Amino acid sequence: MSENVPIKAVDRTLAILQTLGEYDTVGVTALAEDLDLPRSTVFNHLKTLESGEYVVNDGGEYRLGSRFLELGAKARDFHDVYEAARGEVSRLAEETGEISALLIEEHGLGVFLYRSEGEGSVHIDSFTGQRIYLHGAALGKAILAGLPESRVDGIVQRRGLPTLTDNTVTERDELSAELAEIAEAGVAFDDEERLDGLRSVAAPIYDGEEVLGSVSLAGPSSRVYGDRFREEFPAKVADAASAAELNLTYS
Amino acid sequence: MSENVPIKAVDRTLAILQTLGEYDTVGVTALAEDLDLPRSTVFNHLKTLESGEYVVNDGGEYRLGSRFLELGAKARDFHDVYEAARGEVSRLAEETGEISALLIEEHGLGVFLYRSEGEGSVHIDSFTGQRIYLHGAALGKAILAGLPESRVDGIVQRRGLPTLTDNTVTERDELSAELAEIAEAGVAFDDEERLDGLRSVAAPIYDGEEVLGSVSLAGPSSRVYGDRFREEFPAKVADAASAAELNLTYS
DNA sequence: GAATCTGTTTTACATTGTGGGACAGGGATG
DNA sequence: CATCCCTGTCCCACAATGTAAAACAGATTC
Repeated sequence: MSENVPIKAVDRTLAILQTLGEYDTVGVTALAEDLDLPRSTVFNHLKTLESGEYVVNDGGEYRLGSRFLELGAKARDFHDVYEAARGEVSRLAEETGEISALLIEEHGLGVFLYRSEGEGSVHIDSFTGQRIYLHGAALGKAILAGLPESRVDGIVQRRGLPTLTDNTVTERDELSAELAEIAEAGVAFDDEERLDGLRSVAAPIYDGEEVLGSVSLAGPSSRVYGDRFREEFPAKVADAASAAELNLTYS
Repeated sequence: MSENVPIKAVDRTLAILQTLGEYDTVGVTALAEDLDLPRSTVFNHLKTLESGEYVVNDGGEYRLGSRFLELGAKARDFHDVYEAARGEVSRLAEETGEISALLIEEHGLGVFLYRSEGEGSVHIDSFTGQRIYLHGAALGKAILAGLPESRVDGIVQRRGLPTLTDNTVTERDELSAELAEIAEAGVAFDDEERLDGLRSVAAPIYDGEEVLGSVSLAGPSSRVYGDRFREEFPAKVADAASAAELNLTYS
């Protein structure tokens, strides 16, 4: 990579935006301290972002502007699988009373494109746009299982296989073996591998040979066990994935 | 404003992001031509954005990354009115079979925070995050009616009162008169003022003395007329707004 | 197989982002 | 009521850095 990339000023603006997102609203001084940058520098960036209407100045304090909603919607709409699967995800959540979600891969991580919580489902602090490790969730493994070995290697190399819970798969060999099983079965399981107490089942959504994403059904281990975990949920997510695939071809 | 704001490099990155959003995926050359910038400059910006994982490189072509989903969700979550009103908006759409939406004000424009389409509703090409003129819609006028005169002046001065359809209110006096009516009635109307063939009714959502946003109900003039337009819809949006206000205080 | 696209790399110069420091105003403190 | 110490904002000089022309390599086209 040449000398003048990344562009320092742009990198800083991105860092400022990210940090800004961690606050509700925040002043220049606090933001500058958090980022370990001079106040005047942060100020110049904020004023630039404000003039572009990407940031809002609320009486001296700053916050993210809703222009990012627009960019986010466009980023999401690029993925046809969103429109194709959204309805199925909502239906799964409603039918089971648990949590259902849609994940895609990007930059070697999983990104939630959509989530739906059924009535009485546990509340998990995750949200649209959240990024997770692929190896640590049924959703992620379902996607990995559909990628060529070389891409899986690249992702593992880039992101590693960090431990998330006691059950997380952290060995490359073990992961490969599991991905092979998943590819055959068409369903992936997650037994408290990402979050303690949470089990989930996921199925990949294909467009021909290519995995576009995956759908899941997740709930607390106290409610998800036995046949419900091993039979009912797999059948339901597989159905939902098939329905989404059908929607994809007719649109 | 001092000489070194806006920061040119940041401004360019913002322009690149915006233009990027207008394409599905796009190459460096096309993007550079669209923006009238040298290819190498655009390239440097794209590579910087890519290294920050805000942009995705799909085999030479680029597109917006889903990190903006995350920023967008955070920008939206800042507005408590979103959580408070979302359910009501969905309910309105479901009950009437028409379109319902939630709008807030930002930088003198209206921003859709949420939208819901009932079964059989007309499909309008608008989306979460879309920005509209406040004077040209029931939603916007409902908000304007709740702002102090000085702020309305500021907004009109900044954004003007451009003509959107033959019915758009484009005179400052006329707008003032209508805002006064709206403030009294608690409901705003839009009779094909923003889009031909579309009528809508909106009510403001207050937190004490302050307007936080507005909810609307909209449909084609062929279905929205007479008592439905003048009685039923106003009653429904007012109810929804009240319910949202209640949700705000108990959360 | 030549021509012409593409994304990418290189390079050198002038522009411009940077950051220390100063300023005005508001709140808190005494 | 005066002092102090915050805050966001502004100024400015200099070195760093973003810029853009031109060259490059690989596809695609003709």
